[in-house]
Amino acid sequence: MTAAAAQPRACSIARTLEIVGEKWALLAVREVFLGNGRFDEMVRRTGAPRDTMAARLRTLTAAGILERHQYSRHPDRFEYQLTTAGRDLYPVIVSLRSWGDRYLAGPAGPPLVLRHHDDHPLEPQMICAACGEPVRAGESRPVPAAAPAG
Amino acid sequence: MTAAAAQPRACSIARTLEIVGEKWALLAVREVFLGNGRFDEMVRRTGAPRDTMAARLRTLTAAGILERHQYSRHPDRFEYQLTTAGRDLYPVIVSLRSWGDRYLAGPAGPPLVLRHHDDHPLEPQMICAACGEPVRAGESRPVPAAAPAG
DNA sequence: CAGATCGGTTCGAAATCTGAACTCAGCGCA
DNA sequence: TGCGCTGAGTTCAGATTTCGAACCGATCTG
Repeated sequence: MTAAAAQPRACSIARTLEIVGEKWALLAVREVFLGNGRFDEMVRRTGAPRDTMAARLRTLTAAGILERHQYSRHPDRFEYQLTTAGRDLYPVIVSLRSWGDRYLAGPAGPPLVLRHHDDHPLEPQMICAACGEPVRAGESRPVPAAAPAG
Repeated sequence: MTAAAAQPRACSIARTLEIVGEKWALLAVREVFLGNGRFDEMVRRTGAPRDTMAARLRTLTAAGILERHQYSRHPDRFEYQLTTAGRDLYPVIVSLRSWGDRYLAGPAGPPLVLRHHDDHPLEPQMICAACGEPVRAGESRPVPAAAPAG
């Protein structure tokens, strides 16, 4: 054995991506944020295959990001809602949108603008709540949290 | 035609996810943020198939997120670096990590902590630069940017 | 020369994704 | 009574991707 086998990092990013690291998963979450929790609507608005959407909704529900609520009995109808964990994905969605607005919007500008408090366009910025400064790449250093017991 | 065909939204999130909406793509970007721009190292640290990593690095480079630099001639060796667009993905990475730290960390806590300015643990928070308030789900309303000319 | 490093490519098998069709239940309506 | 519609999926065959492992070519290292 040549010691070359530094296995993949234990990493919160990797873990998170196991759940939402797939286009349709995050687009499903986007739809729920936009107020569409119905299966058919989500399929239409995202363009995902129904099959895939159904599978994603299952994993998102299992992961505790969405909840399935019955809003009609008899014709049994369901609607997906965000859990607290799901709502906490908002920064992910917002930062993805923000990046796309900046780098992928055509000459026409971003297709959608978020109005914050019905007052002004949202200008998302990430800061460090501890010191108040904007978070910039290169100003944080990764530190292993705890010495592995092995 | 039954008017039921509201096609998928034109959406910055969707566009962004076309590029980085895949586990290995974002893990590759994570590695570069952590200072590893070498192919082999990225493969080892992420666990991605070499094949897939090579493909992702190509798309990320084509998308202008990474740049491929030759750091050694003769044994031709390359290294990937972040472009400005790539560095601007930092909030995405940080918010994914933050979410995972909160919801997927075991009893041992998050496996990695980011020290901000070598001084305190990073506490990422998203605010609206326009009004200074924290960005919360439900406080922004989507508004179509411009009336489609069609 | 034998290995190791580095940055990939190539391969076949396995998993996944896709689109289209199908299901089941009730509702509107003529 | 039958016809089509909506909603929420499921089922299926076929295309695409992914995976894992092996291979390649170049170059230093002993």
